[in-house]
Amino acid sequence: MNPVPQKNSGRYDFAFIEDKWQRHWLTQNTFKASEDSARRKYYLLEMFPYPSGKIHMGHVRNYSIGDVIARFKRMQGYNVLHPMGWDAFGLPAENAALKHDTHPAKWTYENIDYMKNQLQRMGFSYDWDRELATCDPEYYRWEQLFFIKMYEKGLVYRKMTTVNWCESCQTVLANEQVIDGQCWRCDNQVLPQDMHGWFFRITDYAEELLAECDNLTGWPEKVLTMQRNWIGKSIGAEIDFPVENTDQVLKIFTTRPDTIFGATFMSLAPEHPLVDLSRHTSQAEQVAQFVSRTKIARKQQKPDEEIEKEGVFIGHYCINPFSGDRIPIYTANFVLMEYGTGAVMAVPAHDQRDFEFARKYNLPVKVVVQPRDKQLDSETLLEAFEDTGVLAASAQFDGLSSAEAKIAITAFAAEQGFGKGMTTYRLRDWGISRQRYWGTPIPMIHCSTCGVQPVPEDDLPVILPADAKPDSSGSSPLHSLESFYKTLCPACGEEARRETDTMDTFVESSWYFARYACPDFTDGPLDRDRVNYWLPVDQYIGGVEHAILHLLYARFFTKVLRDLDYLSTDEPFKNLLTQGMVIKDGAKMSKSKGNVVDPNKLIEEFGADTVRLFSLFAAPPEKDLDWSNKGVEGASRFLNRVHRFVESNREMLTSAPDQQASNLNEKSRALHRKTHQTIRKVTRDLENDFHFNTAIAAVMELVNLLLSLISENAENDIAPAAIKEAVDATLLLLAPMTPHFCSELWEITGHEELLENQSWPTFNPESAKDEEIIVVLQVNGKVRSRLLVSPDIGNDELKELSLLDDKVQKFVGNKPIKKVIVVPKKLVNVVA
RNA sequence: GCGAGAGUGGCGGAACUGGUAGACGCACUGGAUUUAGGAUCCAGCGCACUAGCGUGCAUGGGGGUUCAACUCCCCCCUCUCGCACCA
Repeated sequence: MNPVPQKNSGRYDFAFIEDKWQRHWLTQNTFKASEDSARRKYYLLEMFPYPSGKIHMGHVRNYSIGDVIARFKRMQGYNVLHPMGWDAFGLPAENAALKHDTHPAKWTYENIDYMKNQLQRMGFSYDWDRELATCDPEYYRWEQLFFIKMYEKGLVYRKMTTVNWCESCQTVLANEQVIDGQCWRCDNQVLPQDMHGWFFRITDYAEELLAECDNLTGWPEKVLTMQRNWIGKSIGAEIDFPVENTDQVLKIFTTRPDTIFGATFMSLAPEHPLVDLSRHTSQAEQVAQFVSRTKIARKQQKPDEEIEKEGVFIGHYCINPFSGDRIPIYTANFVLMEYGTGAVMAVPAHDQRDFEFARKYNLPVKVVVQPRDKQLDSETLLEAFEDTGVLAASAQFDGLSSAEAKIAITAFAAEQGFGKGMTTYRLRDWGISRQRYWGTPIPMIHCSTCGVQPVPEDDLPVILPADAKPDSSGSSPLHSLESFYKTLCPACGEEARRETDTMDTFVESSWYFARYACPDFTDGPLDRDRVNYWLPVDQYIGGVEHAILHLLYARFFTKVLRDLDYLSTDEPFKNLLTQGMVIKDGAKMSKSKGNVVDPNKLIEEFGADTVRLFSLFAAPPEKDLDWSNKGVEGASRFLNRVHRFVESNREMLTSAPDQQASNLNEKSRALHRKTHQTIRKVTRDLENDFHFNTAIAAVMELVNLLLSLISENAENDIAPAAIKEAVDATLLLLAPMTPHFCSELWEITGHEELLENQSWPTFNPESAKDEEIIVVLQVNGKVRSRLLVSPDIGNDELKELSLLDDKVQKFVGNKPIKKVIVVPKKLVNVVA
């Protein structure tokens, strides 16, 4: 029987080395950040994790990318802030607590302990003194203060909305918890229910949030596009249509006021209040049926399903204030109450949806905008003409272009008092009420005499009671915990009820980046000087799944805090990097697919440096990373190769002079040159676009050259100084990526100063300059030969040499040479 | 349907403002060393034809601009992501 192979045989002892340096960094507080106005700051932030239990490969990748940048910037002399914390409130803790019969707080804090240890084992350079957890009252107390300040400023309000309600669980469900119209937990039918909830007036900031997108030049265009679409600004007009035989007015919003003469009916959302007008008409029964049928159908609708356009006449007409036309009012299933005014003027000739609806119900079609190249006929129209054109059948506006008509018609409506220019947004106010336990309590009190009252600032924080915990009913225990909800009204002193809803956890992550600047500050939420020194975040890194909500909310909060005078930046994140997913075997890692890779096992088998190296090497950060176990072995091999070389040349490296001799031999010069070229390449890759994969490839090339020169160098005639220079550069260039490994080898090779105190290496352009360059010779665009020449060669000489070249002559033959193109120092193309 | 991005060897991926396509790594093949190797070292490795020197052909497909196109322009196909009746 074979002996059990020795663990790590043939490999460097990464376990020892990594433990040694991690201990060192922790005890020396190496990465502690202090404010220093004399130094250039760099705030690097990765999206903090939800403490779900353990770190996954997505975290490993995200935080490896961030750590390289943090360490790189430190070496470049920046004062770097690189904090880490925990997005610690949220529903999973409640579910886990139920499942394991524990308390969400206990579960959360245990996870934090475990995951913190995992992050430390990866060697990430965080300033742990700034660690924060959002479920800590010392954190959320300030969020409650913000809430009250926002309330005082009119940025918080309470209103009734329709929510997804599960009767058996007695709770509100988020949209993503409703699966095919059923509760994710008990499979009961989810019903719409009207409930009170608290809202942040994010729409007040819609315009600024949109406009400022143009200044976010350090963000991916993709994310900005998503944000712009989400805000969804449209410019148009609001027009009043009086309803016949009533004193009611139907307000509509349109982006096409130029088509107003073509309106032949009206479409209301089923929820629109004026739908009730049908009640006293013969249509009453039909309308009521339609409305309830539509509401149910909507809830059961699959996300990508297109429903058939339907509607019913509500028994009333309104008058087009422009034309005096009498138009029937319908309610239709494709009109959304949430957008605009919930009512649409239907112009079948110029809107495809209205066109389909009109054809189905035999409603008139009236062309009022003619294209410039042909004449449309209302009778024979096959589809709506949605482009702009020239107005027709529009009274005094005939002959105007659509653009002119929009302005003229809007102005006319304003003049006559039945309309005005209006801008609407798709963005809705942010509903933050959650009927959950594990979240920040909303600091409000309901008094039957005084109404809603904010908790006085001196009474903050409203602590989430630890003696409650979720039970299987699904209902928040806060609703029934008397010691929590029973309180006194701050206005009249009478008995009152505390708000028992908690805040959406997106609120915590909307300002944590600011708190990192001063996590120990007790006099208020934010210490102005420190916050203003560090903010904005210079580089933010995280998954693209947060491209809309988290980033939009964080931007909103930053502007609110600015207006509340807590900080003075307009935007929180100057540069944004959205890293790709980690996939394996062509699919996202997931338990159900069975392709999950456990970081712990990888660290044990290969060490943290190898895991970091591979996750940086396999793909550029913004692209998806295809995980490959074989690839990890390759990364490990590379580090071992470097380690072996350094170990076996330790004495030479320790004693080699730092100064380069002036008369190096050819091979030494080649190594010296490659060293400087590599520094140049790696510096550029890291500075420009964080393309670590090509940076690492460049270092590998340097190492390959070094090893091949040594192995064929029996005479040992390569200058030790050149070798030392190459090894030092290798260690410095890899330091941000494989910090334990490089620190150890740096020490072994006799440096007295620690690697972590070294500056980023610089290259000498003279040293990096090639002695000889290859110039490609083409005949008629095809490569036929190559010339090895001095880099100082002139174009004339190059041309001359090319024409003398055997291969060139062979392929030119006796054809006349038409022209010769010379790209300096690169290429010659002979056209014959 | 709309919007954005991408398509390069067996695989992950390189290629600066149009100028040697395939860096680096993985896999694979042959060899060396070894009791053995899943360790290490050396060599090869886009495809086709060729004994070889070579010569064609190649960056999703088709056209175009150019001395020269992965790169620029037009059309088409496929995939990924986001939005999806937004009036």
